Amino acid sequence: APLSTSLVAMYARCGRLDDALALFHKMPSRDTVSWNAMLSAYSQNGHLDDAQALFREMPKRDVVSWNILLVSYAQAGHIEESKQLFDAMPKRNLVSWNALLSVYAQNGHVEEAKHIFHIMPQKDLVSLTSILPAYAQTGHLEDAKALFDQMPERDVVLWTAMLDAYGQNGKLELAKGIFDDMPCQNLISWNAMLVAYAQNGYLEEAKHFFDVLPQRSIVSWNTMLLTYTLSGHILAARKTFDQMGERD
RNA sequence: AGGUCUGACUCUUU
Repeated sequence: APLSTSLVAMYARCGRLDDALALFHKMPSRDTVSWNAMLSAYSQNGHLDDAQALFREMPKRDVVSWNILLVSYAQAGHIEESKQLFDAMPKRNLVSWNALLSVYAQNGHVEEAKHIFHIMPQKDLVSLTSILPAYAQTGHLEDAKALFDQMPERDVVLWTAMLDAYGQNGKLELAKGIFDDMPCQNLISWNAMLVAYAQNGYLEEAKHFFDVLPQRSIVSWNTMLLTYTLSGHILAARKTFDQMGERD
């Protein structure tokens, strides 16, 4: 059963909802974890109605089931329902709190996000990474940096969020400082640094940074394309566009 | 014991 459950989850990640469902039905026995995997499959592929139906059908629901549905509502733009679900949950874990926090943060509900962050019983890396944009949007970079410094463990996701917070507020030097201090970098952190250059008017630096990137994604290309376009460098934009691959 | 849920980059969008 664990293997089939993993396969259901894999199909879901690849957008192969039909295969996930077929396998789910073929499973000789289904426990709550496999039901949750199918629930998550619907959720990840934007099928809120099917997720709701499955949620009601499930013989047993655990905190993970509730968490999946909470996120599913938010992804469909139903923020209020998402919160109501959180309030109705029989049991909450750290993921439930983080999920609600990120729902608020990602939808611009800055005050609600900060409130949740302060009342949640425990916090981890995910909580801090989720709340950083709320601090950044309100210009409270010192608070954000203090929380960042207090965190005993930091991963590349948190470092990148901190870099981005500085970049979004025009603090190019501080963003670059974070970038240079990162113990580990990846394509996403490179893109965040690229965006920090580009959106703060450092076109030459952005161009050079882009040119020496070990890898580029569609985000890197879009960033250069938009930067050239908005700065009136139409020929450079056209050239960038022509160099873009057809796929990401 | 293990398999399912939450966090970072551009644009678009609900």
